[in-house]
Amino acid sequence: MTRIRDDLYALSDARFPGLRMRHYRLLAMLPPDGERLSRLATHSGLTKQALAQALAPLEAGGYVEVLPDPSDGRARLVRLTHRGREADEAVRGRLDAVERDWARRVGEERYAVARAVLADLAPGPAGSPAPVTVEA
Amino acid sequence: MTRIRDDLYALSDARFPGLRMRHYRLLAMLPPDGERLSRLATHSGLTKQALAQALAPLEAGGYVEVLPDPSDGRARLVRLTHRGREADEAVRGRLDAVERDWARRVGEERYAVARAVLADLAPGPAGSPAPVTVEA
DNA sequence: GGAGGATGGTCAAGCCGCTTGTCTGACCTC
DNA sequence: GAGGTCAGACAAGCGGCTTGACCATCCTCC
Repeated sequence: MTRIRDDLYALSDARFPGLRMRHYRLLAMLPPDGERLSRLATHSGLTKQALAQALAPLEAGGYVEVLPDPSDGRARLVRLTHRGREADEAVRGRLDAVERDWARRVGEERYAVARAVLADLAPGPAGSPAPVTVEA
Repeated sequence: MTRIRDDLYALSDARFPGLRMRHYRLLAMLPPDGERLSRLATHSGLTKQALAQALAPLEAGGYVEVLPDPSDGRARLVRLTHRGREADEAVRGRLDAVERDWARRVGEERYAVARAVLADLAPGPAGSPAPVTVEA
């Protein structure tokens, strides 16, 4: 885990200064058309405040833009910028590389099983009941 | 994960008030004959200070006793008390139950594979190089 | 066409778990 | 002994989150 963080922080040092794990997670959650802060909050399991704090440096760094929601005067819409997409893609690339390394180390089939098991056991997007795929 | 924490915190509420994840982790690390704080620190990857802080409530609650090390006047030896052992065993019981549930949900064999893969990939006790068991 | 409540977001304060920095005292070597 | 190293303590601070109080907008329903 720390392995991953170190990897991603190297990316931050090289190309995306100041970005932390939570920022990358946040970028990865953003749908193409943007999303409301409070929906992001419930999806991520964080409070609106925590999210707003994480969002501030992303906006300041030009990774996301925050616009008023035309359909609701209270709401703010968070959307990836081009730079934000770059960061997200870079992260995904690194994560893929790490996973490929893991798979190589433990064997492709075994790794695939482990990954599937983890997916089965992982709770879905915050609050929803944990999926139960294999019962018998 | 949060599932585990909730489970353990219920244990805290019922029988071991004030104990947090880090305390249970710490109890689980203590060998029968006790261990030095600074060795615990290096093994756990935490600083001595962080460890000393986690230790304070454990000592206050009677889960561990801290004795002077007869072989070194600077060192302090941390050792489980009876109550500490009780807490540790209770935790292990809960963790086993959680794991049995997971295994039931995803299938025993698949779970066994996942567990082994994770063990292969997990870094050893802090700082040591990650073990590589299966190469081909 | 308000009144009252729900919802989206902000501001402020604080907690928890950890770190860095500085220090003291015991130990070890030469 | 003198110098350096090691075990641990004390103090301050930080990162990431929470809770609590608040304002503005929206929705509903009499």
